[in-house]
Amino acid sequence: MRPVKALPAPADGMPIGELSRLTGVHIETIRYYEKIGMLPAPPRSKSGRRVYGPSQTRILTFIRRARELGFGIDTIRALLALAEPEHISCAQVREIAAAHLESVRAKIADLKRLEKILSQTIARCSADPAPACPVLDMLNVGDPAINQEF
Amino acid sequence: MRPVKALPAPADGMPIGELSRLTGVHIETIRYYEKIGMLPAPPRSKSGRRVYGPSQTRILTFIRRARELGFGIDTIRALLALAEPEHISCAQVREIAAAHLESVRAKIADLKRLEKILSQTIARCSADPAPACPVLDMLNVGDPAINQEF
DNA sequence: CTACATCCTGTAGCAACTACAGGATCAAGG
DNA sequence: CCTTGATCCTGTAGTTGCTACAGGATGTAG
Repeated sequence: MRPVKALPAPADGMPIGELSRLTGVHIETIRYYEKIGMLPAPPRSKSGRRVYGPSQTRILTFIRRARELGFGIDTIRALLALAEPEHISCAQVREIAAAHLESVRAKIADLKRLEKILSQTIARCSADPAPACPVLDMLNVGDPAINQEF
Repeated sequence: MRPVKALPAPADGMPIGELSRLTGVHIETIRYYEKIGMLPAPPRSKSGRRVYGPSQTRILTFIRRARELGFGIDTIRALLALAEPEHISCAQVREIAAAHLESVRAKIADLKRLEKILSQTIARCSADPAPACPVLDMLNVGDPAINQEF
């Protein structure tokens, strides 16, 4: 009988499929994360199969949540480093999140401009029974030659 | 003196660099569009260089505008086909644009949810001088184990 | 004639996966 | 013991819409 280990013991390891079901991350994606060094390589069974413990589950869930929030892989890498108990730095984490928030806001602004243009053009299309197509017109703005051809 | 032609005549051809400057599309991108069949392959000079006329300029400008509006390549292919004088179909064009508008709106909705979560979390971070990091907490929601470790 | 700009083809890389192909291994039933 | 089907393995190629070379062939100006 071995003495109790400091860490709760890896105990029962699960195969990749179970980790996948548990975290909602595709098997291929898990292997991909391992390959790019996002997820530490787990120990293997005698026959070479990956055996995961609870710590991988935690990390993977963290990654999945961060991805859902739109963080990029490299950013998540940074967050994971900052999340380690010994280097924990709320200020830096906040900075990263704030930068990401900025880029999300920029994307929203971009998309809103598109939305406006598209919706206005389409509205013109249903309202105005003009001979030309307003959508195609929009795409050909500034090119009178093409309208002559039609 | 020749009679006026229907099409303004290809006349003076320009090299790819000029087409690029004229349309604001990178040279590599122009060749890429040709390779994937978006832009018809132009005639070549004796030494094998591409020689472009005004019609390529029109098509390429159309593509660039559609890309700016967020249309995907395949969608633009469809639009180009529908824009041809002989197959012109405003109804179908409208349908495509409407579908695209829908997807733009869906993306905006998604991003707004993200924006809300991120901004609220970050606000909590500056307001609340809690021991734990709210951002990391958010990413670890539903996993009490990790908080014990910290 | 020699720079230097511009052009050519072809390949590889980006993000962040996804989808096989072609095997090996495992667990359960007969 | 053997077979069946699920699961796992590695490795490669595809996705989208380009961008960035490498390594060479022309074109143009002084």
